[in-house]
Amino acid sequence: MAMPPKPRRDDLAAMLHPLLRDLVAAELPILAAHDISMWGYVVLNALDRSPVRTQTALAEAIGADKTRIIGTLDELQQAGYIERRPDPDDRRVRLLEITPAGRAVKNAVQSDIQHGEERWLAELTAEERRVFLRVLERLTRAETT
Amino acid sequence: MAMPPKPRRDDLAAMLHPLLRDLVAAELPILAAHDISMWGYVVLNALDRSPVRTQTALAEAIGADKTRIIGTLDELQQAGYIERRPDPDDRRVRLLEITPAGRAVKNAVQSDIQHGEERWLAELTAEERRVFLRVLERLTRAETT
DNA sequence: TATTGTTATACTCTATAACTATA
DNA sequence: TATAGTTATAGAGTATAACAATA
Repeated sequence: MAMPPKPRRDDLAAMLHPLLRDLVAAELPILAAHDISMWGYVVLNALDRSPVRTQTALAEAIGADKTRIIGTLDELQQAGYIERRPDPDDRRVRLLEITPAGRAVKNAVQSDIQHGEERWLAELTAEERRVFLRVLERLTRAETT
Repeated sequence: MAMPPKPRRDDLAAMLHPLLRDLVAAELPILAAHDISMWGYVVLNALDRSPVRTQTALAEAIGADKTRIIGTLDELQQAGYIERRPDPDDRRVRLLEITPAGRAVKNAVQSDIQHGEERWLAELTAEERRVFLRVLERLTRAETT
């Protein structure tokens, strides 16, 4: 007897790609309203977790090239959102730290973004939401491994 | 009395971005082994769901520019993975359809990719896995809305 | 005149390589 | 000589605009 075709699911990347694209599209106007770039936001997030001793280390932490974040760091510094001072012990390196103003703007942007993301999360039950976010945090942290 | 700092979670995009980057990095060698491009794989996935009447419609369905997929369609057609023939009723449009060979290669690639993604999914409990995949499918489908 | 598919051009983003200043 | 940061150059990817064929 003929078997029904087995239900194939899409792979993770195939599902995540369009989802992320829409999430990012929703972020852009929010970032623009706060006058901050996507990379700027990523950097503030990284520095909010912990200060970092070199720009190269920061670039690696966020999966970017060291040459790619220089412009971003210039902007953030000029806006007063980060501190960037030469290490007295090795004047080649720049110690990077988020400022209170930087943390404030980062939190404001984050709140707005998360508010917008309710559009997606609202479709989930309380349990789905809980599991989904927990899994996502776990999988994202596993990256660094 | 001092309140403990409220635990802020990252926004969805901030979590999904590095995750997707690693998933895509894991896909690339698999796609290369099957001699197919990322966009080619995306197109085969879309055409496997249902044939499409115009290239513009296909481009929109996968969130790409209509000019961007032409080279991809050329390659897929030459490889015998899709059919692309003028509509007799309107000879401006090209009817697009996946071939058995195209479906075969798409399924082979998909199997390999999903096998590789077990590296991530294996960290989840059976229930987490079930909920996570279900939610993902739901959120991804909601895109088109 | 409007639309489908195509080609050509310009622009953005990213990576590679060269440079400086410290060590 | 090796490394951190920077700047300059080149390449890939993408979008915009112009074009040919058909309606």
